[in-house]
Amino acid sequence: MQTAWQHWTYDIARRVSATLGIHVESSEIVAPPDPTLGDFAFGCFRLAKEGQKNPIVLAQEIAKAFEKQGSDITQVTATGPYVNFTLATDAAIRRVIEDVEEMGEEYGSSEIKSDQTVLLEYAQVNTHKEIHIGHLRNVILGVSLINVLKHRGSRVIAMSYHGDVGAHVAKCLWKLAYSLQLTANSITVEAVTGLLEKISDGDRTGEYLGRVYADATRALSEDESLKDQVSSVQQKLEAHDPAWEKLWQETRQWSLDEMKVIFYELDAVIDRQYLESEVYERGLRIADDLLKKGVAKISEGAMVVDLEEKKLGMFLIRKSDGTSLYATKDLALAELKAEEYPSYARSLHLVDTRQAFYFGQLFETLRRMGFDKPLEYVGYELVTLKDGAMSSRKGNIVTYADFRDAVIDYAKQEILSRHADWSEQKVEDVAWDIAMAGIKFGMLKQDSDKIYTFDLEQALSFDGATGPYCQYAATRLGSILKKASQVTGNRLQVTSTTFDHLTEKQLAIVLAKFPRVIEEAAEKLKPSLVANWCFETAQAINAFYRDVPVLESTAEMREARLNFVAVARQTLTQGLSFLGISVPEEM
RNA sequence: GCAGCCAUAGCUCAGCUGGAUAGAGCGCUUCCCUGCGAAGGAAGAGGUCGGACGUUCAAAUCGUCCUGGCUGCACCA
Repeated sequence: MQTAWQHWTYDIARRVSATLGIHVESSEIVAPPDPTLGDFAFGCFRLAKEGQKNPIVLAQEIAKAFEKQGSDITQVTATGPYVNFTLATDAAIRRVIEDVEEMGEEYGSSEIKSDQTVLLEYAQVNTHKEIHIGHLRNVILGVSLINVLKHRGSRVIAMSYHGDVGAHVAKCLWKLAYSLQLTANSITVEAVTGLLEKISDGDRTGEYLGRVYADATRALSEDESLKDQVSSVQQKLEAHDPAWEKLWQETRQWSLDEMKVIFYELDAVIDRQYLESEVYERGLRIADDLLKKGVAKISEGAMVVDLEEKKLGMFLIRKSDGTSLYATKDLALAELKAEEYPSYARSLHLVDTRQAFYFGQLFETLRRMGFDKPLEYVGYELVTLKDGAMSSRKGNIVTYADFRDAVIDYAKQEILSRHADWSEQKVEDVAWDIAMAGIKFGMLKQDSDKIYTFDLEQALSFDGATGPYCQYAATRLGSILKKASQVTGNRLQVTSTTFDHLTEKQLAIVLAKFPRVIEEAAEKLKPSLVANWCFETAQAINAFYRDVPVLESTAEMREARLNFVAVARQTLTQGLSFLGISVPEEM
């Protein structure tokens, strides 16, 4: 069906076209800079140029000839080269209420259910490492992209990919074992059992393994000769040595368990979890095959693909010690995905921009392999700290768990300061919702091609353009509805009364923009557009709350406005849900 | 050196398929709770849209060049 926004812009475009007999597109109908000018505007520049006329005169002619009869337009004025159109308040609000009530959860979804399968790879968190706020941005972005794309009618397969093998794992396990004088060759299954028993339950986490990895990196940078030891550990691992395999599997499980919990916390749905260990052998075969076919060659003992002619440099696909690396596995992963989801229409890779060049190399190499399925790289900028980038070497990594706990603690304090009578459980639950809103909105409101500089103090603010601000606006509307139903208990209906308040019309117009915003967010893969719409809507709701009495108005007006309040609350709640934010009953 | 991204108010950012006086939030200065919840609202100060040139009736927006910052560019992922 045609939404209110579409109706208005198409209708105005058609009626403007009728005045002069010249075609005007609905996309040429825009919003004026100031609502006092009108609700829609048409600039006459193009027509003026084509007809060799003065745009100011043209605007006056259009305004005079415009037929309002039968439209929602109540006023047409020419202001300079623009024709401004004002919507009738009552008609505008009714149309929006009808849309939302009729479409419900489908409001803003695509009319055409495309049914295309979209693969989205995100949450590439490695095992044997801590999960930090850099990963957090990736997961939060991924979740909102999944929500938005699904709403627009795609069948989204959410996939995660985890580096559970490779150099970083070898370094970590090497450090773990060598601290007990266990070497690549001397280690036994029994020794591994003994080693694992020495590690306390509290240390059986990715975070602990991350610290071990950092220690290993430090040791290696101080003593180059240790590199050979790590290399032999990696070779043992790739050869499935029983002792190393046991140590690997056991420690890997700690990481996987931890991830499962965190993904659950963040509402990160994962339909298919890929592990590098599933694909690296296939990757090695692909590398050999590429060498045989002459696509790859040997350079300095390693296997490379020469992409110089595409200005993509040399692409390393197998290390000189024969072991695999990131690229080896990614080649195989692309093939595996295509096997498992043969009819996919798009394959998105949500990875930070530092890897943009690498993905260019990867995709080009896949093409040379004869891989002809579509591939898309979706970049986003990194998360950094005020005093520079996070790195295990500097030891300044802000983990997700620490950050989350800090925000939850702060949310609890805020709740207790205004609801001393709440049960402990209620405080816990609401603090969770508010903290997640703060974290997610904070990361989503700014465009993903902007570096996110993490600032705890700023992240702990719940004032202004924040998730809790948006929740609060929805909660206040909920509070009105709750009070109303205690009195009447009736189902809300549109009555014959007339909406007449300018502030409520402005809220209606913001709500009418929702479908367009979701569409654009899906097209451009920009969840920030949804976040900014939510904030704009919350602001309009707060203005409505300030200016328009609901419970205190006349009986018929009250019923009608309650209806509108329900619609506004539902739409904002839905927008927030795309960001992974839920709205508590009270806060 | 080559490539990518970024540059808008003190700070963090919207706006960018060209159009009407450049918008928010934070911070700052004043106000507003016996009022549908003050996690709110009102008012104010604060800007050569990094610089130059170009395209155009019209440039924060497009193009070229420059400057500054960040990030990549073979055995990390």
